[in-house]
Amino acid sequence: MIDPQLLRDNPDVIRASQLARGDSAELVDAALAADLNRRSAISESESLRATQKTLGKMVAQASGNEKNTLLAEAQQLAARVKELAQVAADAEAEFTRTVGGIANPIIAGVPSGGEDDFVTLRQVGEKPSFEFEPRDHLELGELLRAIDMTRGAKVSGSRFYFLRGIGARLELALMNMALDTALAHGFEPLITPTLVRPEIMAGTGFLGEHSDEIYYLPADDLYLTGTSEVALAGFHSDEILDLSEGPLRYAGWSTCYRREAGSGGKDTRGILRVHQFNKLEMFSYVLPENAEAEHERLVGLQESMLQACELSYRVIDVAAGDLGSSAARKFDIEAWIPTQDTYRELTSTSNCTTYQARRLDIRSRTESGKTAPVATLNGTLATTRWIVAILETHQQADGSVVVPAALRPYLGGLEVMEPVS
RNA sequence: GGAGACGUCGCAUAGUUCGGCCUAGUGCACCACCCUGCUAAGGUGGAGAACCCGCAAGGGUUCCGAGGGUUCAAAUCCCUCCGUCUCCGCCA
Repeated sequence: MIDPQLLRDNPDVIRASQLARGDSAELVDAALAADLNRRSAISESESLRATQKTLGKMVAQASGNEKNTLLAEAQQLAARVKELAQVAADAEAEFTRTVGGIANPIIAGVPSGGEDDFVTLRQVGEKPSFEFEPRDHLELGELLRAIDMTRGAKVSGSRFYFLRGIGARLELALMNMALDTALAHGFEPLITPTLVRPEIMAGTGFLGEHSDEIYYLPADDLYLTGTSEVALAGFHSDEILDLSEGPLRYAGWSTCYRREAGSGGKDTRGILRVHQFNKLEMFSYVLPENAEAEHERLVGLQESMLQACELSYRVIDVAAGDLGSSAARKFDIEAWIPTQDTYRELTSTSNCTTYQARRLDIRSRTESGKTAPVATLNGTLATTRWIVAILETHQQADGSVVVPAALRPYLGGLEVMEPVS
């Protein structure tokens, strides 16, 4: 949810943000009207309620005829109080609905426009070149006996797979390296639930337009999460945090589930786009004034991981229209995928400012002793998809793949992954 | 899955019998000040969250796990849900 105070004091900022995102600016005026309506309805309802309480006390003390008269009066008043309470509740609901439709105001500097309007901030690492025809990750994965799509489909359907042998080990190595990186930078590891209640799913903003991306278990009224961000954000919901010692930082490991409902026949080959994968996710709770610095920090950690994997990548500043409603700014890191001749997203980090925290009611104490919403940020540190980039980038003519030096300690010192004959 | 008990303002509790004097009491912890020649003890006061009105001072409303209901009036009565604990059953 956006800051209602900002809405009242500076609606133009929100209008401009809505336009940059390609969203409705009229919604801002509707929200302002709903806010006025809500406040007058609340005042009216509450003052009548105060009258009712006073009258109730008089009833309790009176007796005889006097009591009967007062009772009759009180009965009439009760009906009216009920009506006004309903009006106020409706006005509140309408305000929440309207304001809830407004996305987080973007941070100055975020490019306007849609998916293709991103700005490339930097490009790092040489794109690999080969003196042979490079194999794609699936072909390599099969040679190494690391990926088995056929059996994945047999057991679970399309977009499911087995990681086996060195594939399974490589994934665990990657996750462990990421975890050590996070640990070294003050993140507390967390293994999170992957089934969550509807309130938490809605609170983190994943039940909006993209709800058909999410697996749902009707028998239990639970959702399977597409990222541990959901549980990590819900972790401190309804709490007042003490951030005086610095931010709270968590590294959440979980399996992630996505229906990929809208992606049609896109990326059907291999493990680039699958229904189930593993991810190590960073999540920070910080004071709002520190959010942008924390965002840079998260990107920095992501870059150090990509560099440790010796991948060629670019960092992009995602355009306003492609942000999702909670993010005020988002940086994606895309790695070069040789056989696709393009960059593909390996990490994403969002600064949600106070938007998500306001919805989940996560606050901290200000110097004056009041409470105020904190800022939340999240970012990927490793996923199964990284295997695609690692295999393709470090492949050799015979189908073997060189293990990046930083990963070797996590694979018992293994230097090269060899094809299995 | 079955049976039972329970959920009160940081923690611990009183209050629920029989609805109104609960504006939710008390202890501990906490903060400020006072007193005291010892890191003890004592005294006085303060202190929760959200929203609304107001420049402010201040005022009002809501919150006793959550949501409904009954009633002039609900921590208290009724219903649903959530959670915790105990026992039984089942099971990695």
